[in-house]
Amino acid sequence: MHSSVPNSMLGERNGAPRTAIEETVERLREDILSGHFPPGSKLRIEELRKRYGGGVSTIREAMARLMSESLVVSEEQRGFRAAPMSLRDFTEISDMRKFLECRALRKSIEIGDDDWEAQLVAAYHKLTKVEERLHNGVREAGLQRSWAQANKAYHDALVSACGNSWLMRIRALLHRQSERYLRYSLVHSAPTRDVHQEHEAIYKAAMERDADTACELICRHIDNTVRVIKEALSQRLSEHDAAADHIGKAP
Amino acid sequence: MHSSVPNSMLGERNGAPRTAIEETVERLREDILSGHFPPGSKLRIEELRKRYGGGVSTIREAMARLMSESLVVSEEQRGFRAAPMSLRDFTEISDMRKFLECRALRKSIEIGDDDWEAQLVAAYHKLTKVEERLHNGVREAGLQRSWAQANKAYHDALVSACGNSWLMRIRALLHRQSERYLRYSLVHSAPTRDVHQEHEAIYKAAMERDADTACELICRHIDNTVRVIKEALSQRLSEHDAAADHIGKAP
DNA sequence: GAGTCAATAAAAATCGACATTTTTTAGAAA
DNA sequence: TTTCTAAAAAATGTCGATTTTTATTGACTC
Repeated sequence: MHSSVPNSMLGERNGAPRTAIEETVERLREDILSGHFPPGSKLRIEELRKRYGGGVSTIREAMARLMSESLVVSEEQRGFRAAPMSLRDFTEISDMRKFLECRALRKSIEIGDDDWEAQLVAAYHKLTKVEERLHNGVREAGLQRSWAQANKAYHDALVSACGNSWLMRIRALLHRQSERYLRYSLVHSAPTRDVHQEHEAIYKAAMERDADTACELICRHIDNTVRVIKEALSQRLSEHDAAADHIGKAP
Repeated sequence: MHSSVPNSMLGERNGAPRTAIEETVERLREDILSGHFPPGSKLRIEELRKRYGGGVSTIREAMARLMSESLVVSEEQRGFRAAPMSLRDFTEISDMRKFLECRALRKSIEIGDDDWEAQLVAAYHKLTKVEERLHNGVREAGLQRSWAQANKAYHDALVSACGNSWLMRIRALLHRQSERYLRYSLVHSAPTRDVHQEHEAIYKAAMERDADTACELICRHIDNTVRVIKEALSQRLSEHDAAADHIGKAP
């Protein structure tokens, strides 16, 4: 560590990374998600070392871990790159998400108990509060971030009773991928349409245990988001190279 | 490398690992899959270093990569372990597999072209040959391995036209997990029932583009395998501790 | 000018020493 | 005996020097 005070004396900083690797993973992930390292761009060890500090192996292991999230790809003896992006890839991700989200939601509605309902009520309430402020045009620092968080929590709560940890894990993986496209498209999706109405409808269907309606609604919900992102994305694409299938520059 | 001849001069040895990390990954993966390192057991760096050779970072990075396959898990500052196994986990994996396999098969049948059919015919033919020999009780070195390979190739061919690389990737991930349970259960599933008949039925339904039947059959196919494995697994479990939920020893 | 090859520069992969944290052991106090 | 504390041991995490591989440059041939 760089500090002279050992970590263990700082107490358990909630959620904060404890090892250099974890910290590097988080910073690098954010830098890829935010587009600081464009899709397909080379990730040189020395460059990252200067940026994040730490030794070679620390950087290397951080990248190995991000490979499991498919945010980093590697070619043998040829180093690492930020994972490429493409409209096709985004389509595939979204298809999978619709598919898995429906499955998980259906199961949750089927077997969810009072605990599940309680959690859902709470998450929906929080999301509503944030979306109200967004809708009223409140200018507040980090509101966008709060919304993203509340939105994720709400959708997680919806499916949290599905009873299959693999389903949850894979769902989370795809959500993160999707979020990358959202951020790359520069769309701040919340204000662009009345998302809250969609959330409300799904919430009601779930609480009424109407699985068919809930699935139908959530598919439409994802479709709507996808449409907005794709529009922004192909626009951003055409600024550079309309014919290009993949996104970003590969120096 | 240990050899004095650089790898590049050996030509592209097909599929052989080119870096020390890759080699370590493959050997460690095999050792976990085969049960040499039991589920939940500690993976000490020094021990692995003696077993596979190489430096600390090499071993470390290999483990980081196997974390992405969920064959290795880590706790911060507390090293690595072989991923735990449990009946519950196996159930979840199998549910997901049925679900995804159906989806992929349906799509393949829907949009698969002549190429797809040709590949499928070829894979089915190979599998048939191997299963004939198995059925006739031919004693041949590596026949079991050949069957596993042909079986995988056949199932891959079935869904190869599904048009979604994420679906294929996740399917492969779950297949590998499933294989771990198969091997741990010590079941050599091929001879235990007339698997070929099932393969034939699925093959015919797929070629006739009868998606509903094909999906129905493949679900039953997976169910049958799961039943056999679970039986053997709970038997093996009861040898140690009938009440245990998770499998293996955690020293 | 296109292509080949060798020398050089750049980058990636590998290694073991060192620092930090966790676990074990031993001894003292209750 | 049990419980707590402190020192010792073991294991993990971190680092930059060294080795190996790939990419680049430029002279040379056809």
